[in-house]
Amino acid sequence: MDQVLQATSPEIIAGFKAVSDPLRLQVIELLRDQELCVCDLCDRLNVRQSKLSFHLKALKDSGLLRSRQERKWVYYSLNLPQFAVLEQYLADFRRFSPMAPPRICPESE
Amino acid sequence: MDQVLQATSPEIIAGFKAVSDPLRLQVIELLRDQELCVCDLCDRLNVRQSKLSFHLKALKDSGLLRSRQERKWVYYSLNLPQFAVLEQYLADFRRFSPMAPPRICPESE
DNA sequence: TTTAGAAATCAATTTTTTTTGATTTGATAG
DNA sequence: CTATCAAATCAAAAAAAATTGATTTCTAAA
Repeated sequence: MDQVLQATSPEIIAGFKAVSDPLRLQVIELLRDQELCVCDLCDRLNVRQSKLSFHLKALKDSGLLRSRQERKWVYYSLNLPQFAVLEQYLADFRRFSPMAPPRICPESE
Repeated sequence: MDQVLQATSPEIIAGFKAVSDPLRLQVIELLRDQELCVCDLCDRLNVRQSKLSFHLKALKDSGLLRSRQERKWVYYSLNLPQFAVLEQYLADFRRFSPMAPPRICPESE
């Protein structure tokens, strides 16, 4: 009886965290037009491979990116449906908002 | 010449970070129906006042919440237009995505 | 096989964020 | 004024996330 409200899915939480980082947003920007392999992303963003790998993992775990291996390379691309999931989650805060009159705190003295 | 892409607005970054935390999401859930003062939120979420204050500040700085003072209390409420801003930002990743054929890494040997 | 390149993983460190308890500020009432 | 209550702020501690450099894994070629 501590958790009052329903918990939000870990994937959604991870998704919002993923897009709250400038480098991860840059990755998403680059992948908007085409899929790219890790070494391409490294070159274009000028970051170390292990650092990028860390952030790609976060993005993939959140469902925002997908990856596929081809020969020696792993290509990452946007998983657009998951973007729609996050949008919908935010949209639901706006819908169904009756916005009742303010709750008035009782005089305590 | 290190920053390749345009920077995303700090408010948008802060907004996504704000909704990547379970407690802050619970605050937003509670405010969906009506505005509430800090002490009400403390009671309902069963968290200390200074902790809540910290998170309310994050939410307010991101533009997702607004506050107004009335007598001794500060009432917080959703700032719905900012939710739309975040939605739109995500939506833009889906629009304008021609998704070109995969970039092929050249044989290096 | 051996070798080499691409990417993931790992341990250690650094940095950032969050929590906590105490204090301060600000409004109101006596 | 002084006291009281709500909320913000602050410094210190704790916890979580990010960076780094090295190592490992995996694929493919010689």
